[in-house]
Amino acid sequence: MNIGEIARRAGVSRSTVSYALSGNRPVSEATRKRIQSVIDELGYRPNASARALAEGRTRTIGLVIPPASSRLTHMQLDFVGSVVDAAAKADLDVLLSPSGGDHDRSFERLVSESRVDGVILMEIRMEDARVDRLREARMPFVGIGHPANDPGMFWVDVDYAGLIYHCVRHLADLGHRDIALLNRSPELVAAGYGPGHRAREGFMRAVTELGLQGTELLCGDDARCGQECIADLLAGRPEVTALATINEAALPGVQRALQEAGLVIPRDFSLTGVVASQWAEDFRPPLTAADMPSDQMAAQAMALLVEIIRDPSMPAQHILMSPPISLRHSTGAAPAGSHAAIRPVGQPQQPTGGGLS
Amino acid sequence: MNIGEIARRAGVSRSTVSYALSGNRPVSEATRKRIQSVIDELGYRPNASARALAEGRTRTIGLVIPPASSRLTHMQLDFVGSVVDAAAKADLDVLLSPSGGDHDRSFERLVSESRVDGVILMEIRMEDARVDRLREARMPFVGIGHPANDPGMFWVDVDYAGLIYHCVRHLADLGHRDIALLNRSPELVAAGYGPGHRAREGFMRAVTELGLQGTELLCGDDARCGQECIADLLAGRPEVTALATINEAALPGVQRALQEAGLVIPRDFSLTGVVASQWAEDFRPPLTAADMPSDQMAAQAMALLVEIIRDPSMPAQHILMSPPISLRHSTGAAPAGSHAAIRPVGQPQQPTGGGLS
DNA sequence: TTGTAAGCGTTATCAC
DNA sequence: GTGATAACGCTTACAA
Repeated sequence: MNIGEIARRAGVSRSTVSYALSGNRPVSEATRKRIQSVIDELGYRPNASARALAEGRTRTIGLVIPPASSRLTHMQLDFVGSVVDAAAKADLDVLLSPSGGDHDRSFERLVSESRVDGVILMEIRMEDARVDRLREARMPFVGIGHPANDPGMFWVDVDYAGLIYHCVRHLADLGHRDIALLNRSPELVAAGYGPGHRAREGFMRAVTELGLQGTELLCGDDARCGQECIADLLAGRPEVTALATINEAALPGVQRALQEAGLVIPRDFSLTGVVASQWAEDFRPPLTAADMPSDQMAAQAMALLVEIIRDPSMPAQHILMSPPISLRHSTGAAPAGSHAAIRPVGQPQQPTGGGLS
Repeated sequence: MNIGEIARRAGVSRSTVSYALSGNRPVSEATRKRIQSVIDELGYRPNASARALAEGRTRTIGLVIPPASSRLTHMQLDFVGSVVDAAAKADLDVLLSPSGGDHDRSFERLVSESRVDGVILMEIRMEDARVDRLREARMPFVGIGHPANDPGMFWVDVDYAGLIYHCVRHLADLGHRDIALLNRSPELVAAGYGPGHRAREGFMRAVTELGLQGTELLCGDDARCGQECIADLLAGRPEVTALATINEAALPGVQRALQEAGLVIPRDFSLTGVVASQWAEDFRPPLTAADMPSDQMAAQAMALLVEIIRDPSMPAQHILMSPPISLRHSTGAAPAGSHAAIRPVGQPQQPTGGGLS
């Protein structure tokens, strides 16, 4: 069933049906009603491909996600959900493209077959070939994250550097002098993963400015790695009394390692960082942390993208978000001495009641 | 740039370019080469909308996911990733549609604007209006999960009933006589959520057949609820020595509650169920569980969908998967006596969900 | 082996 | 206020 069928049944021309639907030119109330009733009766909806072809736009946006092989973190998944919701609100559809490698067929279809009106590009690297590709294809896009230096690009990002800086500062205010940063994996950071680099940058700045002792841990994105990392840290640098992290997937492991060492949060050890709010709330005790504002980021990115699509000549905009650090219960005053002294030896299964609640 | 431009530059007709690209009729090697070089030079790709309009298919499939508001579980997210990967392998794109309510604009676009060639429908309810809508629209689709009774529908599902049955049986073999099922939330089960009902069914069957004492817990999908549920259970029914679950999101809370009660897994308490393998591996100790085969389910669903699209008259197929239960370290022989004796005195509370007998 | 031309279902520009 | 009709860019009979 097509627009011609509707036109015939309503006794009008195809263009009138089209106009009645789009409202792009006045149609008498009588015929509009008649057309509408035929449409309702037959359940007609215009064919999206034909419309896209004629209009020159698809009412669809592309969302480029990391490939599923590299398992997505909660933060990323929250974001995908938020984008889909934001798009739905704007009556836009979302085409998903997994892409990380460079010669990616799905990504190529997206940029060069006019399947979408614009793209949201997740997980931007400091140097990112996909950015060049999108620009070359004149495809409107907004990055989530930003490259090392690209003032002409639209992006939305979280101010990891500033946030981690503030986290460390908060810890220092509580008296901690020896602080660690639990970063993402060595591979990711080596590949130019922005948040990793910027967290490091904020950490180093804080450590330098405040005259602290700083240790950076590069840690894989899962509980096992987190546990190993922290076990190693406690063994090698028992003076450390606090940790800031951007590696939420490692958090369960962090918790276990601290617990097995008999350390109670926040009495013996403080923990903070940047994580999805769900993780912060689910942690035991709830985590003092900057909650990733996925919803807002998605909404902002979507709004930006819609603007660029409407006017591709717009000057670039960058949105650097600094969500407030929610004070929960995982940070506290530094213990009097290093806990190397007070740490019980060889008693791994002590139940921890879990701080202040 | 379009196919006409390529044709002109290569000195051939538009159809020849089309045929050279599709291979739908022989083209002399010489002209093929010439055309290809022009295409490479200009980076031409055919317009997807035009092609879809002419061919009558979009080379895109729809994936209907639960709305982001109801936060997706890891199992679901794994599955989304797997579907996208499976689709990419078949050179298909994936259009995402969040849908749970009934009058959903995004879902309506999917089914009635010919945006996609077929649909994968997640989280089927025992009675599901979307199934009727898809069928009415003659849209090929495969369900993940299956309604109460619908032999004509294509679906792929996990045999929750059988799997939970085997889990309980395994626990019984280890000597456990008083076993609980940690189900999903009361709301979800009340809404006719299939896995919840079928897990219950398998649980009841095992309990009845084996003459066990069974307790069902309906528990929200997060750590906090898990913790409360288990705390209540231990307080109200201290005889329970083992638990089977399909609620992976509650797992961290389960762990904490057991720990706070001073119970060691698997010495004092055994744990098993159906979860994403990632959770099973990340658990402490690693969980003996049936690992959700997301990749295989996605691949199977995609294969099925491709078949239906090719031949809509195909007789329905149902794939009920029974992944093996991976023996890890969370189940062990039942403790000699009830651990009621060694449990620290807690506040007396009723277990949520109530007993079965 | 190649070219011509008729669709595919819309939108939008003309007329009237 | 409404109706023809020409795009939009492609595929695919039908001819040659």
